Order: sequence, then C-alpha cells, then structure tokens
Amino acid sequence: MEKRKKRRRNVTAAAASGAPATRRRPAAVSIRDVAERARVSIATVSRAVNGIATVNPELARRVWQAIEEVGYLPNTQARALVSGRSRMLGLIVSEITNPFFPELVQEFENLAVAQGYEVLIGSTSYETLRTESLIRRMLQRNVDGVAVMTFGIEEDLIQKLVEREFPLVFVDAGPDLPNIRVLKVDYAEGIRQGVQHLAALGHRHIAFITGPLRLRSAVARRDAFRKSMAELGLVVPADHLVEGTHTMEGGIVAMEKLSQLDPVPTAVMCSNDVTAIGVLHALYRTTHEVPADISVVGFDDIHLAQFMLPPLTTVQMSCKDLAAAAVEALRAGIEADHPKAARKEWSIPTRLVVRQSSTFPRGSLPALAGTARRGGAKNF
Amino acid sequence: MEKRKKRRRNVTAAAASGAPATRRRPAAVSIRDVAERARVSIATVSRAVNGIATVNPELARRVWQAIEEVGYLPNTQARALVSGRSRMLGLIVSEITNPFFPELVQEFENLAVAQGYEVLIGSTSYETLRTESLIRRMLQRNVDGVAVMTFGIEEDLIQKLVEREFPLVFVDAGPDLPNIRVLKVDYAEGIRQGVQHLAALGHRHIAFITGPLRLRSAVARRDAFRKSMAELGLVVPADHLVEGTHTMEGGIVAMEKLSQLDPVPTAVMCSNDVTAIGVLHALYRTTHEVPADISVVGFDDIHLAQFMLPPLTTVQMSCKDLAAAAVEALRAGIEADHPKAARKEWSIPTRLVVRQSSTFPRGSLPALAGTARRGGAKNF
DNA sequence: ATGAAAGCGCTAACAC
DNA sequence: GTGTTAGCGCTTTCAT
Repeated sequence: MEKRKKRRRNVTAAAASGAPATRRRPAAVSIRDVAERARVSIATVSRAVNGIATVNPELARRVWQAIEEVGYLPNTQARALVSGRSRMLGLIVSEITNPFFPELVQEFENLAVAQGYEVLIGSTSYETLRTESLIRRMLQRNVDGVAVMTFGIEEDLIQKLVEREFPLVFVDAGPDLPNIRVLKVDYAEGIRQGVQHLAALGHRHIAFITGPLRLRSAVARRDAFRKSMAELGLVVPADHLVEGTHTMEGGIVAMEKLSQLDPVPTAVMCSNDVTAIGVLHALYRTTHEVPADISVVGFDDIHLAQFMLPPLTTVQMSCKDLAAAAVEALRAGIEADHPKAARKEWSIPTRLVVRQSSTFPRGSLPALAGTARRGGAKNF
Repeated sequence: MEKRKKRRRNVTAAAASGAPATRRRPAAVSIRDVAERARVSIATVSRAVNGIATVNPELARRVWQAIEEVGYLPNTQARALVSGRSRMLGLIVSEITNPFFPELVQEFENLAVAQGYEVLIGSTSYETLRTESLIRRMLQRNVDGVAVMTFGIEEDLIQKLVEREFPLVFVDAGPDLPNIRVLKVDYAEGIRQGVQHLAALGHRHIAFITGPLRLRSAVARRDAFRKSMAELGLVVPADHLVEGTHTMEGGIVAMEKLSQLDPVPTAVMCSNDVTAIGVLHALYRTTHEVPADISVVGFDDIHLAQFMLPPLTTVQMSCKDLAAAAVEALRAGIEADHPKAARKEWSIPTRLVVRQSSTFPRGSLPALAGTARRGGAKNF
C-alpha cells in the first residue's frame, strides 16, 4: 500500500523546467509527517492540535511527541483558507513616524498577539492612493477585522470593507452599521481641564493650534476648546485659532503666526503633543522662555512629552486604553459569542497631566518671577 | 450539467451545528465567479490575472471586465499555499517605541509594498520569550524572508529560521551561511567625524555613553569611539565610558553619573539619539547649559533630533539606506535570479550632521562667550 | 473515538 | 491557446 500516492510534494516544477524565479526552501514539516510518525490519521493530528476533547489520551500523547520530534508548526495559510478566518487584525494608522502611533501600535500588538491574533499594520500618510492600496491589501489578506485609528478618514475609502461586512472599529465617529464599532474619546473633559488650569493660573489670552481640520477629531478638539473657553466667559478671537498639521513643522509655522499677534497670547494649547514640540522649538528660536513668557499645553501625553525641555503639560489620552478598547471591540465584532458582541461604543477617558511647560503669565505674580525659569506650575 | 458540483461553498458548518464561535462574512468573490461570468475556465482567469502572455486578448478583456464587475480580489492565502511563497517579509525590531524604528519601519514598508510584498512587523522588547514567539509566528505565517534589525540578537533564537533556510538579513554581523546577508554600518567613519569635530572645537575630556553592551552594535560604536580618540592621541579614562540602555531614561542615569566626575567632561557623545535626548533632559534638570557648559552629540539622526532644544548635533545613519539595503538583500535571498543574488554584504554609510548642541568648551574662546547660548557651532 | 475524503481558492502540469 | 484536473496543508463532515 503506497501512502502519499497523490502527493507531488518536494517535486518542484523547478526540477523539471529550468531556472525558477524563486529559490525554494526545503518543504516544511506538514501534518502528514506528524501523522505518519505518530501512526495515526491526519484528522487525529488535527484534532489533537486543536484540543478536541474526544481524542484518546494515548494517541494524543503520541501525536504531541511526534510534533516535538519533527518540529511541526501548523501552516497558518492553510488553516485560514479552510476556516475562512485568518486570525489577522488590520491596524490602520496615519503615520507610523508620528510618535503617538508607535505607542498605540505596540500596545495593540501586545494585546492582539496575547489573544492569538497577528497584526497587519498600514499607514495612510494621509494619501488617498496609499489608503486605497492599504485597504485592498487588507481585503486580499483576508483580515478578520480592521481598526481604523487615523482619527478621521475619507469614508468612501473604507466603503469596500463596509460592503463586505468586515468588523470595523473607528475612533470618534463612524457609520452606524451592525459591524461597526466606535471608540468615543472624551475630548471635552481633558481639554476643559487644560483650559481651567491655564485660566486658574491667570491666563486670559489663550490660543489654540488645531490639527488638520479635515480630520473629525481635530474639529472635535477645537470645538472642545471653544466650549471650555466659553464656559469661563472667555472669547476666542479668530486669530487665536490657527490650523496646524499635527506635525512639528506645523507647530513651528503656527507658532510663528501667533507670535505676530499683538498682544501675543500668554498661553498656547495644541491639538497634539507633536505640535507642542514644534511650538517649543519655535519659541526657542525666537528666544521666548517657556513657561515664563508663554505657557504651552499639549494633547496625547506621548512618552516623549515628559522629556521635553521643559517637560510638557499635556492632556493624556491613554494609548493603553485606546488599544485595549480597539482589540476588544474588534473581537466583539468577529466572535459572535463575545460577551460584548452587542456593544457599539467604547468610551476613552482623558485627563490633564501638569508638568513644567505651564505657569502664571509673566508679571502677574511678581513675587514668583524668580521661579519662572525652572519652576513652572509644579508647586501649584 | 451541474457546475460547482463539488463545492460546499456558502454552506457553513454553522448552519447545521448550532451557534458558531465565529460570525461568518458573506463568502468573498472567487476565481470561479469570474470564470463563470467571463465564460472561460478558471485557468484562463488565473493566467490573465498573472499576466501570462499567451492569453487571447479577447478572452483577457472579458476576464478583466468580469473581474471589475464582480469586484474580484485574488485570495492571497490560497496563492501562498499553492505557490509556496507568501510574499510577506518579516521585520524584527527591538522596540517600535524607540523613535528610530518607526522611521525604519515606514521606509521598509514603503519599499516592500512597492515591490509587491507585505510586511509582518514584530518587536522583541529585548525579551527572549517574546522573540521566540515572534519567530514562531513568522515561521507559521511562512514569510519569504526576515530582516532582523535589532542591532544584535541572541543567535540561538534565530536558529530555527537558519535551519529552515529562510533568507535572513542582519545588521552588523551574522553567521556566514548561504541564506544570510549582512548590512555593515560604517560606524568608524561617522564616529570619527564626531570625535574630530569635538576635538577641533577644543574638547579634550570627551565622555561616551554606550548602548547596552550585549548588543554587538553597541560594542562596535564604543570601539569606534575609542579608536577615534586614540587616533588623536586622546586617552579615554574608564569613567568616561558609561553604559546606557539606548533609552531616554538610560541617558538620564548615565549623565547623572558623568556629572559626578571631577572635572566633568566638556563633551558627551551618545550611542544613539534617544540617549542624547535623555542627556539634554538631565542637563536641563541640573541647570547646565547645552552647548555652553557641555556639548552633546548623538547618533542615528532621528527626525526628532533637529527639533530638540538645542537642535542635536549627531551622526547620521540613514534609515532610508538601511531599509533599502534590507529589502534589496532580502529579495536577493528570495529570488534566485535576482541580479545581486550572490552578494553577501551591503555597506551603510554614516556622516556627521552639525547642529547646535556642540560648541567650544566654556572659556576656551572668551571672545565668543556671548554667542554660546544660542550660537553653537553653526558658524564654525 | 478514528479514519477517509471533500474541498477552501488558487497555480501549474498536462492534454487537446 | 484553452480547459481539465491534481494538489498546496489543513479542518470538518460523514461513515464506521
């Protein structure tokens, strides 16, 4: 009785037809090798590997031993092909080089891997073409679900994912459909805390550098700022609202605009920390002291924020929370029996972290002037 | 004649056996749907999609039209299964949150995608367990090759990849085997330029903060520093060589040690930019001025370096070069007919970028003292 | 409880 | 030049 009668395994086309485009590696150990060695059928190996309870313990032992001996690793592609599930999660970010995202990616990856998923990452770089290709790739790789963590995306781009009913997770806002879940960031609270902090220190002329306003989240942050100011009876003149790009370069340009104003605002809030870093840089170039001349407040609390000079006061939006919610929401969409399968919204808290880039406006408290250079608000 | 006679497509197991663990999406469009619609065989569709020249143009047109109409995307898993190639490249980094790596990842991804590959990223976080799981995952996902960009790794960890003859790329050093290629970074040149720059400014007491010395690359950088100093007849006392961790925290701790010395070194070179950022922070906390009191030089030239206060003088090792070489070397290992298939080494240049964190040692040129605060070496 | 066999979507050998 | 078909490695019936 010839086993393997139908297999052409190891008989590469290359052997017959001249130079192959690809150098072939030795064929990996497959389920058949394990089955042969353990003297069971491939079905039994499959059942043992997948922990099906009905397998005879003695056979299971033989299978595991054989697996050990031949160094078998199940081929994920084959599994995916037959099961219809790839156990891959797509993660779409704007730009991996924006320091906020690596932290998110890291957390997301840790959680996903711990739960048996692989992560396919892609960055849009805010380019439509790239985003389209990204989504096509995710479709072709057959990811089980996609987290769109770009804080805003052109909706027709993700149309294909929506059509094919992929479980999707968005930040802030997304279409209201059964497979779509949303992480709602509480911008209002964090930004209110920031504004109140500055107002309490005595600032009245507070400027805000927004993100790119085609992003919903950037609009949401700006609106939260306006609202928080209004609550305190403070008006925001149009020239105190400058559009940035969520990059350091954007922060520099925006701050240069703000320094033309008369009077120059005594405090600047930024739509994200990277912008704030640009602002610090611009102020350094123009020999303004932070926080003595101008207080700066960021948003995100990236790891780097605490190492800035001076360490940056900022509104924290925890990547850990965001990543955990994203993975949980995706699984809720993927696994029909997930405990939170019915949930459509996850809320993400924010809070102010006071460091040394914010203090009293210059001259408001002469007695403390001496502490301004390094003192900041830490004693406040 | 019933087509599709053997297919159980769309008849999910779930329909028969109660609650499924997984919610199934509607079956994706497959090659058969295209074939039916274009009234050709699946083989013809496959040939058309893969651009085989012998296909009748009229049929090809029908195929492409059908593809358009039904929205067909080839299933990558099936392709990988039958072809033995996944068109995925593994990319192993140390920590994605270290700002050097996102830039590398971005470049690598751009290049890989442009050349038709997907990227599977993983970070070791310097943990053996994580690294093992990472490598197992890469094996299971059947990547076509792996770039190990960690600047040093425990060699027994990658043993499994070596055994199975995966094309591999290392930085600096790796086993001399047919499937292994190495990117040689020219530490000597960049670091020599850095040392000569500082020496030319008048520094004699130059300290060096190394990376974690279990990393080959960290050792290589330190040795390059020693050698460059020796070339100038400068001795490096043992206490001028402090081990860091390639993190900001490590830079802070190391700088604190250096400030205990008497006399304190007038210049500090760092094994990477992140360490240098930590150093700037430590000096800020102890009210030392950079560069007036102490000059600081980094290594890597991460994007952030130019935005530091003051902008960081550093040795550039271009991620673009590194990523391009890595992708090219990987393809050379994967594709037998690649023009550079025989090449085993790629060399990566480095060069000094002078910004404002380095200047004359205090007091050495009194006439210039007034420019020290902001002047740095830019006029030099 | 176990094995034989169908078949996931695709490529490539082979026949015409 | 085109169609038919085996089979990539695996899971899951179905029959025993």
